[in-house]
Amino acid sequence: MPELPEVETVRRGLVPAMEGAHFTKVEAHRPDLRWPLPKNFAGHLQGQEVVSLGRRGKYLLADLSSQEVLIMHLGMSGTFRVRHGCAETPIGEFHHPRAKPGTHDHVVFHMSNGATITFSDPRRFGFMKLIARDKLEDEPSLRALGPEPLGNAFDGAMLAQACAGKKTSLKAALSDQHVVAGLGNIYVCEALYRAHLSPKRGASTLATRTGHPQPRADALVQAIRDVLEEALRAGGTTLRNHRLTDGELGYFQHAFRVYDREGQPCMTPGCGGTVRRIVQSGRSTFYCPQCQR
DNA sequence: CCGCGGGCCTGAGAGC
DNA sequence: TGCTCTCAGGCCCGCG
Repeated sequence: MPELPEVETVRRGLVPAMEGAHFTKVEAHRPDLRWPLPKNFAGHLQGQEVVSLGRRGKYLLADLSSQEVLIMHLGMSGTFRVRHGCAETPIGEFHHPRAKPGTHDHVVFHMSNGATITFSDPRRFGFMKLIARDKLEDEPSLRALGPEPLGNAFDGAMLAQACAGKKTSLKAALSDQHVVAGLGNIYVCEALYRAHLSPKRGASTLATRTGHPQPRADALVQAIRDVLEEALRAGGTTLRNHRLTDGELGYFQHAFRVYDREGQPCMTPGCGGTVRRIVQSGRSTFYCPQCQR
């Protein structure tokens, strides 16, 4: 599932094909993804240059020469492929590697540097949206976004503050993009596991006393940073080795310590617990009741 | 205002 | 083998 490390890996894969190039032709094979595409989406993009390709949380943001921003979201199953000459590189083959090629290719960018970029998304939870750059702050999905978990501003005090007064579980709080931007179900489970904190713990219990050191929140922030950075390194390594071309996910999925390991022994040295699966807010949570408190 | 749960959407995999 | 059913989860929105 595309969470921050996957979206960032996709961004890095797209940069050489997009930055500094302009759209020579754009194909929209259907009028909508999750939502209707902007009116005259294809025609409007043609001729514009991608000045830079950034990311905020799970959103890709292409800064265009028209003073607009192309917002792209991968949803659950969105992937890009980049073709340059004969070689085609999948960038972020997350979920449906064996799906019939072509059937869910909804948007194709032809770039002035010769690259062809294809956006494929079987479940169409992803979307693309155009917005004026000076209106970016008004964009509801971006405006209220929490801090970047790998940014300098994100620390234990900030996380504890964001969780203070919340009535919900720590799992739900970390999944809330307003608390911290970019975590999804998998990395929330993994981070809580590494920090030895129970997903069922009340979010407000993260804080100890305001204005005092926050050991639990600090440990959680460190765990979040660690797991995201490891996943990012794995994504990069996989891309460099071109191991994605066999359609195998690679990335980080083989390094999960708790996600999707129901019934298997806890990997924490000396713990001896068994990984359990519970459902929170309609989503699977994997955790070790023994060492996560 | 906040938290929860339903809906969106398709493919994979289990079970009969 | 083929059908049906459940599950996967990011995000929005409606309800209480």
